[in-house]
Amino acid sequence: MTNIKDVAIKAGVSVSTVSRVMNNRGYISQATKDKVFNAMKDLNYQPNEIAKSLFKKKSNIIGLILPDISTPFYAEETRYIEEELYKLGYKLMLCNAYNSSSREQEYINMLLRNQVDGIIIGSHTLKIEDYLNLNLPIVALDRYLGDDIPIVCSDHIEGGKLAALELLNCGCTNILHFSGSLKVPTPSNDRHKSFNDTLERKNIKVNTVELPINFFSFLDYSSIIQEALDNNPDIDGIFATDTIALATIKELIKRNKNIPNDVKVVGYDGLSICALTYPTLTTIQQPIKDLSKEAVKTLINLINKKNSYIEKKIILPVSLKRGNTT
Amino acid sequence: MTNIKDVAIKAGVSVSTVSRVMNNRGYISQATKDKVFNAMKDLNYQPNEIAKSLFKKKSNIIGLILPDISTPFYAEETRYIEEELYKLGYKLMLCNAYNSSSREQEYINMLLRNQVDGIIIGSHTLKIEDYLNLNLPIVALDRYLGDDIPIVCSDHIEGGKLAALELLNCGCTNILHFSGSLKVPTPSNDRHKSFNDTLERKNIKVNTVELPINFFSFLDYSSIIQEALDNNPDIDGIFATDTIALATIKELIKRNKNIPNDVKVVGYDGLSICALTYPTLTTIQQPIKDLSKEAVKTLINLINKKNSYIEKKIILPVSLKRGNTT
DNA sequence: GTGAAAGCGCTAACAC
DNA sequence: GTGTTAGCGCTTTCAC
Repeated sequence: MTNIKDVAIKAGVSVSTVSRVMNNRGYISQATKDKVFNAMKDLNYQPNEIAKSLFKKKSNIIGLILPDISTPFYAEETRYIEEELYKLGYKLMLCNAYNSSSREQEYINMLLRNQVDGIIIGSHTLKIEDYLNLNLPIVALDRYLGDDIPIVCSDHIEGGKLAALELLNCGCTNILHFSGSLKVPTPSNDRHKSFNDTLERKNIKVNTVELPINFFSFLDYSSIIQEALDNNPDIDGIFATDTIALATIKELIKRNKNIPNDVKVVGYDGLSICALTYPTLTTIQQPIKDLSKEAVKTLINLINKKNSYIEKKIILPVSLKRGNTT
Repeated sequence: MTNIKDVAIKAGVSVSTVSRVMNNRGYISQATKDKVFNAMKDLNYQPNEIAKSLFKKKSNIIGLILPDISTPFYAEETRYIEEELYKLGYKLMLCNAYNSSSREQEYINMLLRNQVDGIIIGSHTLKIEDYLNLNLPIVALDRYLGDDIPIVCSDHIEGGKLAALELLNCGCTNILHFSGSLKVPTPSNDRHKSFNDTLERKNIKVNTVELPINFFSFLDYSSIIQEALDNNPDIDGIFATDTIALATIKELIKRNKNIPNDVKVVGYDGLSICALTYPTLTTIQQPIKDLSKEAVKTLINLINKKNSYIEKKIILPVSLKRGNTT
């Protein structure tokens, strides 16, 4: 690779002059500017960001740690995160931690060694102190990583309520609720509680089926859903995240249930793949793009320490997107 | 951040000794080893990979350029690529080029500036020469980037044939085929040709609808599918990539068509989200994990120039996964 | 306006 | 076995 010295020689100036021209610093005559730009073009010069990072102690790289990028929700989120980072001149280093704490710790160490300027985490397998001790700008996606780490999430409480009200309005009286693992403290627990509370206040029975912690492979869905439906043959309403909801609908149709006549289903997420499935899922739409944008914005503010005050809890509104399953 | 010098001082040795201990090079007494390891632990030292990269002229970073990570196929592929890279000690820098040539060129320049060791490309908006002139190890995912750039793809010819035979065996006589844009030369064109040829040899009529180049948003699907179905009211068989196939099934059901009785549908890809949809799609399964593994393996071989001979065309087998749409 | 030189944190000769 | 030193490709003081 050609370096700054090659450009300097070609242009007949010193390396510091080339650096100045590149970074548009100080006063340089138009004549030398032209010489330098021509040399750069002739040599097809690309400045070495590694050397720059070493000196500047800033890599402009952001680490993203997720449980599994291939899950539709994380895939969409990653898309928007990358897009926002790109606009701001940052690069994305992607890490799939698969909810393994050793894997997550290894990734964090790797990111530290690579001098990333900050990390966006949508995983939570370590202890709160471990995150704090990193001494690096961090933003959490829908996870509580301690009071000092900003969190970006949707309004789960409102979401749970909206879902409950939709099923109530449809006249459901025997409801099955697939909740995430309640062992890990995440904002979605608020959604589960809000959903159940809203229904119980109306004296509606809710059967909550708690899903295991590591539950990303769609192939694992079937047996758990089957068991839940076997145990609750008379349910007439279901609430679950979109992918679980879709898999449940599939199973219900196989069981000759008519949707929405026999059973109403409400999802949570608003995944774009819902545009491909029939019947169209009624779902609580998370603002995935805005969540991603806010996460990036908050992290970059943290890095720049631009705003003395950084919002620690960013909750974005959800909305009911009515389809044909209610 | 604490650096190698801090560790050296703390351990009472020179920086080169610390470096030797870290990299396990040369003979070092157990006593100094212990001193150094203790110092590293006490200071919670993480070696600076940026400095190492600068010296070694190797970043251990691989760039991945895709049209859109949020598309299920690319999301799955990315997952496996990251997994393989991680096992080999490489890191992944993710780029979404959105089929924009300016965007793709900017990403390539960015990756060059960041001294990536190689690039995996699943996009193709530049000229063949542009890729060759990069003078950097490159592997193409399902794109022809010139004779000298290895390509990894599934056996499209066999896939197209398998799909055609499946529809034939089901007795379809009026077939609608959604093909990707034929303006860009990609291996999937072979699939389209193979599909059509197989049917035409049996004197079966195929109506091919060519999709636009930039066609990733599921929201764009509907109007094109509607138009195709309006123009071909009597079709009894459909072939398309999984996502298009799913969206078409949705539209057919809306039109009160029974699947598979009235219309048979065969997909191409074998996406994991197919486990969530009903009826279960009959599809040609691409070996997504193996494709990803092969792409990584080939790229790393290219980087290490380990094998004097590097396979330039890696074609992996596909298989028919029969569901309930045929 | 431009150049010389130090230094970012590491590795690898080359000493001894 | 371990230390000294040059240098990877940049940026930035400090000269002039």
